[in-house]
Amino acid sequence: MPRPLSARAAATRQRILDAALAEFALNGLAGARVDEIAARSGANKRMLYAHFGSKEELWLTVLERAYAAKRAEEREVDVDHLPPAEAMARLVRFNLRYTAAHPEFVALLNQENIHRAAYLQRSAEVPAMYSPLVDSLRDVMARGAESGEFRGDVDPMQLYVTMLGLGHFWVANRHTLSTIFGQDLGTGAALEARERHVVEVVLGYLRP
Amino acid sequence: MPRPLSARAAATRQRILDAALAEFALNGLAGARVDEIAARSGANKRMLYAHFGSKEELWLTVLERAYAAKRAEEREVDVDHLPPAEAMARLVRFNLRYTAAHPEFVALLNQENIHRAAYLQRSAEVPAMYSPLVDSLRDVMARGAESGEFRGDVDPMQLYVTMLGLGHFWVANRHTLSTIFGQDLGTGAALEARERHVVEVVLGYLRP
Amino acid sequence: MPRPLSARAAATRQRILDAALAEFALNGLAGARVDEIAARSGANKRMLYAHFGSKEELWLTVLERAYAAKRAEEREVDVDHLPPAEAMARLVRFNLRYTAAHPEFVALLNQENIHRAAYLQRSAEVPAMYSPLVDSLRDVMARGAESGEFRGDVDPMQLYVTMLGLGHFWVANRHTLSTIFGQDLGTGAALEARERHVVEVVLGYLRP
Amino acid sequence: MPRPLSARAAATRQRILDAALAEFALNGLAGARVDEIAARSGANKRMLYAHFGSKEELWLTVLERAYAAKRAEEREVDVDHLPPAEAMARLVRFNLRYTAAHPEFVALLNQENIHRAAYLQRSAEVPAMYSPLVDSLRDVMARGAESGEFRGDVDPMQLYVTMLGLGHFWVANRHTLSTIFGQDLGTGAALEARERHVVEVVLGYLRP
DNA sequence: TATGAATGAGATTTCATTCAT
DNA sequence: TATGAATGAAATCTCATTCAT
Repeated sequence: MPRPLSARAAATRQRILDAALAEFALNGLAGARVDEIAARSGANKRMLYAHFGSKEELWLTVLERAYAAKRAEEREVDVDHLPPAEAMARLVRFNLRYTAAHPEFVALLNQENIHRAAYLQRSAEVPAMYSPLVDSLRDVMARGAESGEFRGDVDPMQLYVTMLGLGHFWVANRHTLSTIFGQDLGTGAALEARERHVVEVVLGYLRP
Repeated sequence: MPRPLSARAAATRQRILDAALAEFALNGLAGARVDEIAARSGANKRMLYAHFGSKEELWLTVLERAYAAKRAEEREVDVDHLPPAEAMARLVRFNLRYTAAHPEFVALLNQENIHRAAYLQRSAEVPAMYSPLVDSLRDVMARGAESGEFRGDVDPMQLYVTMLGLGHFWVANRHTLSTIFGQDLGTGAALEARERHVVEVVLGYLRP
Repeated sequence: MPRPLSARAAATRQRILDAALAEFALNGLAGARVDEIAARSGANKRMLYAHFGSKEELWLTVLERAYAAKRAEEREVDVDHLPPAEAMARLVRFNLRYTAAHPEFVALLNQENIHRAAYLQRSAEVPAMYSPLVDSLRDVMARGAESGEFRGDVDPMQLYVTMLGLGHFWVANRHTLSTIFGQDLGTGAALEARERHVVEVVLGYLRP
Repeated sequence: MPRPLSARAAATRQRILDAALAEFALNGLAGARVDEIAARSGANKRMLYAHFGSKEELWLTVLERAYAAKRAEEREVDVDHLPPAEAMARLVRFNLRYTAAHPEFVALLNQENIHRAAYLQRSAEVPAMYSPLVDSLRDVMARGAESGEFRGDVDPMQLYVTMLGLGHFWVANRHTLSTIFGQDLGTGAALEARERHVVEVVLGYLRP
């Protein structure tokens, strides 16, 4: 446990992390420039190295923070009191919206997968940071199956991946898809259309 | 129209492209090393620049070829004679298997999206390279709707993106997912399980 | 307005400029080697790029400084109090001596003209850096014409170019001229002979 | 003495030389590209090397030809039958016009002087290729001195250099001078104005 | 003689990292 | 803690020249 930082140092650290998130999301790990991060953060390179040691450590820290931020928001999603279908719709919608609102998280994940999760595997935090969504999902599905509203043969992990994928792919590949289809998928209307579709897919699939 | 290359030049060009595909998929555009590509290809840097002009042009060419290769395989998929449900299952399976068999294509796409499709937009070829899968999908859905086997309110483009996403996300993020879930998603068994799931999702959703 | 450099940075910058002037004068823009400039300057290549951005920007800066240096010396030439003929002789002599003492300036000019003044045209400084010699020349000629010592039909700009050319050509082409004529024009005696001649040419011409 | 070339080979050689002259004049020795010369000439690089051995040998050949071409035109200038002043004016005009009409010759000279005449010194031909203008000049001056039209104290070599310089500097530096003075010295009118001036300077100086 | 492809040495430029203050 | 300057390794790219046909 490092000794607590002064408020000033903590602020510097935070600014560097914010700048790094933006730069990494924009250009990837290899493409990101340490100079640019330092400049954007208003700090300087020496500080960056004092706080994080290397570009790669900084990357890992940024990645951990991105996961933690998502987990924190997931924790706010409360569906226990809702009927199963509505609960499931809410989970699906949350995921799509979060993904659409945080394309930088998507970009980080894609980059990290290019590196075969090499940095994530070194993380002490992330693997322990179980996604609350998985529990919610499992619970909703159990309630739905019990009430007869949902089919009973669903693997929660597969459905979780599906739920993520339906939003993630659309967000992650919105630029190439926009180019191929010749229409802008970055608009609010496009997001709403996608939202309706993914909710229908999941609920349609879950019908018994 | 460039003049035709000699057999020797074409072979060199091909070797460079193959090496570049591997290196780009492994390390991304910024992370890829021109030296490494030249060494792998058995050619030398000078030839790489003679044929492609710059690392970025080479990237674009590799990307175009990857799209072309996928489109070529898609053209082989023949589902016209099959009943709609079976035809749809085959399309979904093809897509997952192709994606799983070509993680380098997934990696290229992810990288290209980091660059906001900047290179793809400069491509004269790719946007014109319409995916045969879209036509097949549209046709199968029409047949299914007519026969009453499928629901009739489906946007083919959304379903196409969904179909891609169900496989792509799983392949693209298999490293982070494996790390998070603590199980190896790269095995044949894992692929088969995913295959069963995605077919069920799509066919389940399409029930009227 | 760039912020002021530290004394250390300014010294490094100066050493690079000095080394660059020598290297550019010796080998031209294309022929100059960035490695050589860095080595001569005692700095390293990285600093060269930090200060100047590119070889071409460095060239432009060197060129601007060379013009500025000449203009600065010109400002020291004071002929207002001298009788016209003597004043004119002094201007002509100054110009020849400066040119002979600064063959590197001549070399830069020749190079820049090969590039059709492409860099000079991008300079904000140089075109605004009016030559004090032109004013001196104009003034002396007016005084001479008034007193009847000089003819009155002379275009000052043409005479200025003539004055420059009489020295510049001799210095710029001293190597080919030496080779053709089989005698060394680089000696002090040769310079003195040339000096007598050019003064005679200009004063001879100016007789009414 | 190399054996005579076939007509076809001689034509190829000629095309290469023409292309090289243009490229060298445009970009200097270091800046010229062998590829470009080969492409411009319609030949290919192998031919260039077969004929000339190296870029530097090609440079020397181009330089020798440029000198030879000037000497050939000088030989056509016939002033023996003209009165001295008119003869001198014609020599001066010829020189300015030739220089203005052949800026590529000026560019070659400047480049060669950057190399301290290193290539010219290796030439067997050029130093032996005495300029006919020098003889004409000497003769005209002698006639003028004898008749009392010209002063008698003029060093012909100095005057020769002066005559060359009055035109050469103006042509060689027309780009920087145009930039500095903010007017285009490349026009026909500018050339005529310069012509009047240089004739006046020389004849004015030569008055007894 | 002619040609397209290939090459190796070396050029310019970039970048993560460390030093000196 | 903070900062501007400096560095060396390595990246991309270029070019005169030679090879293979």
